[in-house]
Amino acid sequence: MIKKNYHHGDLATVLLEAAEKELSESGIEAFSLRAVAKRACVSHGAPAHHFKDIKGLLTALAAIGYKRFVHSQHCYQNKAQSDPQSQLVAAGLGYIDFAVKNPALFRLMFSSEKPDRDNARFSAAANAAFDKLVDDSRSFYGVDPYKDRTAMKNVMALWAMVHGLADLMIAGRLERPMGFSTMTRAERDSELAQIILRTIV
Amino acid sequence: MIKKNYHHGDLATVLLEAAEKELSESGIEAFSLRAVAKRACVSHGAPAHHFKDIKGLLTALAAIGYKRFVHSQHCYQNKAQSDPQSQLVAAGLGYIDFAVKNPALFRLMFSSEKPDRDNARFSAAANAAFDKLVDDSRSFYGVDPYKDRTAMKNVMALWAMVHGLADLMIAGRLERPMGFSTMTRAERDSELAQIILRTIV
DNA sequence: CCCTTTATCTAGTCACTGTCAAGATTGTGA
DNA sequence: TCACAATCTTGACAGTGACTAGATAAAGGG
Repeated sequence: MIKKNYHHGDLATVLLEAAEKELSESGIEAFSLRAVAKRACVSHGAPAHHFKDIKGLLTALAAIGYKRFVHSQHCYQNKAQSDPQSQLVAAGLGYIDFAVKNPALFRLMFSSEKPDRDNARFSAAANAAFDKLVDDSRSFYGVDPYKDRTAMKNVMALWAMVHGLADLMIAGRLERPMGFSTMTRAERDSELAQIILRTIV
Repeated sequence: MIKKNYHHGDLATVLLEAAEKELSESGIEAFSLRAVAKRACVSHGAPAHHFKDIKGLLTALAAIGYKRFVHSQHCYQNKAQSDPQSQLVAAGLGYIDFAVKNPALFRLMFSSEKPDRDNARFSAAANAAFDKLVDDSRSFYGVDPYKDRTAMKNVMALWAMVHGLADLMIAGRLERPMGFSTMTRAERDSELAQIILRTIV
């Protein structure tokens, strides 16, 4: 894209793309707004007009992350069998796959204090992700978790299991006991599915 | 403690205490070595002699965190019934309780890239925590996870479940669906135990 | 006991950071 | 055409981590 001076045209989008690359390469803890501006070929003051500050930019990026995250789960579900149990496991595998492919973005979304969780777009995207989990669970268990506390505990158990696997995977904690790096993705997914199934009753 | 100049006497310990307070109050992302030095009443260059750099200090602190972490699980187990299932659930509740009481330390231990995971003290402490989980699982399942892959998957499932609950709790994600903040600790632990039990077969 | 070495700190510097503000430039609308 | 708003550049400031020079104190050997 040819950069215009002073009226770039679509700097917000370019900054988000640059931010995603910066996040991917340096991680959330070494993320630098000035480095993002450099990647976008603008001055360090330019992002302020579009995102107010570094938290604003990361909040927007995290919201985008949630959309990608839900999309990853849909991709896995599209390839899985259509029975509710297979769909539930597939969503879990999509959850984990997203985390493994985007560890820094996953950290931004779930572990970082940088995003503004009161931000409308962020909370809409995060709630959509949670609602999907609830919908998938309703399909499997046949009970509405928003109305039945035991059903909600089942959702919590499933979410904790899948989130725990994702978090420990990207922290590198499952490598020594499970040896995932020596496996194909299909083999890894099969092992993970067996672990996830330990919580689906 | 009366501070001596130039030969403090026990500055390493004081810096670790100051670091824990700084971490607790500002979180891992806003953690500042200079702020730690101020709390310890020394110049910003003093920590370098004892901990080389900020990562060195945080690595030492994370190792201490793991010891407290294991201690928290033992405390819960000391109060629980002695059958293996109660002990396993109690260890899980101790895991979660530690995270809730020390969210920033928990993040440092599990999610941060700052600690040097090749550091001998760090990996010894982290491995001890993992070994405890494996030992508790062996007591319950009666099979050695280091020798039986299915048993190791049971450990992974249990760990993921408990770690997921802890991580989502400190991220504030379980509040809306579960309403833990309105409960006593005993009520919360009872609900969490029911969720953990969904994965213990 | 004195001197040298080592340990342990202070103080300063540098480059990088986020934020803020002043001002320059460009587009829009009346 | 002009005023205003949008959008950027530039500079400044305070704080940061890391590094270095040098000051201070303790230890050890002769």
